[in-house]
Amino acid sequence: MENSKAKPRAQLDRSAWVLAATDLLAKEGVAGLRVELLAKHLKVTKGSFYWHFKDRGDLLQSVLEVWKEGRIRDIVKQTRANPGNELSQLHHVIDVYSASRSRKGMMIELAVRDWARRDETAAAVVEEVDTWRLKCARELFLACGIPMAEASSRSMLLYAYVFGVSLMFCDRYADNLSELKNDIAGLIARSSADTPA
Amino acid sequence: MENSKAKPRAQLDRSAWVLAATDLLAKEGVAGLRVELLAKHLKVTKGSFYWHFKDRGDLLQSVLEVWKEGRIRDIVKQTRANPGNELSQLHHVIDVYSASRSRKGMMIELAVRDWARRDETAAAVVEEVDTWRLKCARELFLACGIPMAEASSRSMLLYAYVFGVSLMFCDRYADNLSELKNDIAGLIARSSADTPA
DNA sequence: TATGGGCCGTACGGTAGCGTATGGAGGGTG
DNA sequence: CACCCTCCATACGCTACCGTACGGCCCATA
Repeated sequence: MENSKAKPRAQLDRSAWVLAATDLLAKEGVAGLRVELLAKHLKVTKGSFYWHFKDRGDLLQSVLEVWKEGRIRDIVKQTRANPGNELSQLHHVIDVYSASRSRKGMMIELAVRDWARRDETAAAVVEEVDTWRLKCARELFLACGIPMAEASSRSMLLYAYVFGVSLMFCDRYADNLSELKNDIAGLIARSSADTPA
Repeated sequence: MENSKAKPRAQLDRSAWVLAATDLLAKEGVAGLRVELLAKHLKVTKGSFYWHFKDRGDLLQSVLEVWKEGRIRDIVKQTRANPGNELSQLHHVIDVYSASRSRKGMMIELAVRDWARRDETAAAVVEEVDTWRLKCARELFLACGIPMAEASSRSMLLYAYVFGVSLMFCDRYADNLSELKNDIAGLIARSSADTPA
């Protein structure tokens, strides 16, 4: 009988807090992810926060957990290829993870990785996510006929490039940025048997 | 008579503060670079700090400036090659900038880059340093006979890889890490005319 | 010895953030 | 209506940090 509309008194739950916290994390980094500031963003006071969370660490842990699940789900989705399409799927992955495509997602990524440099819990999460990503990418390379060792090398190069390029300000150097990125994608994904053009 | 040794009362100057600040920056990031904490590391109080610096921003700006000068000096040194040695010099650059070689230097690098994501002053410094680096690397590629566009792409790939790999925890994945890094260096530096083996 | 300046310690006010305690509004249930 | 449970506001103490005011020590020099 309860009205099927959204409750007028939209109460906050854990996931709403985690969502907003992830946003703030992207903007300010872990150090800037403060309880009272976050509460102000959500138009409530921290009295609400400490109802849903034990303390700040509790929130941070939830943020990590949610991020991890999302990233793992995303990578298996992005690397699912029909047989024969593996190479174009690789280019798709490089393109999708290129910074300009999903700026917010990359900001979160970088914030988490910086966080992980000083926090073991975050480091473990990043490691787990990377393991999945490297595995998925490697299998695409293998499906392209590239031998195991080179598939591993290229997978590592792929992700290192993607993260690295997002902390350079490459949009200020080249005018033909998309062309340059295409060339780089070719360097990463192209089989050594291919000819450049 | 007392001395002729180093002054027992070693007074601090700006450069000593900047040096210690850079250390702390590497460990804790900009957000963790606090004057009172820094003073404690130097076994003095902040009374000393505010004699040498106007405020915290003054210190941060000096840290950036010193870092910039050092990085620019370093890159021109590392990329100076005798004619004919350009390819091995490229491998040298990749090797030197690989994270494991100078861990502390890379920690500073990453801290500054994370800082630059939220601070325009730091961003300008990073951009200037990157411009030098890309220029120097590009010239090495050009000297190897690689055409301009590809030299630019490979330079960008080189630095993106170097920074990116340092924020992955790759030492936890591969047992033969040095071999994998060698392979990647080959992918970056190898002319497309070369054959893998 | 007296004096002045370079360098640092101490003490203070002010802000921001964490976590706790407690009260209160509002809806569901007997 | 009385009661309770959920969710949030308010108020508080505590700590860390910033920047300033001021006083004192040490050393050079006249």
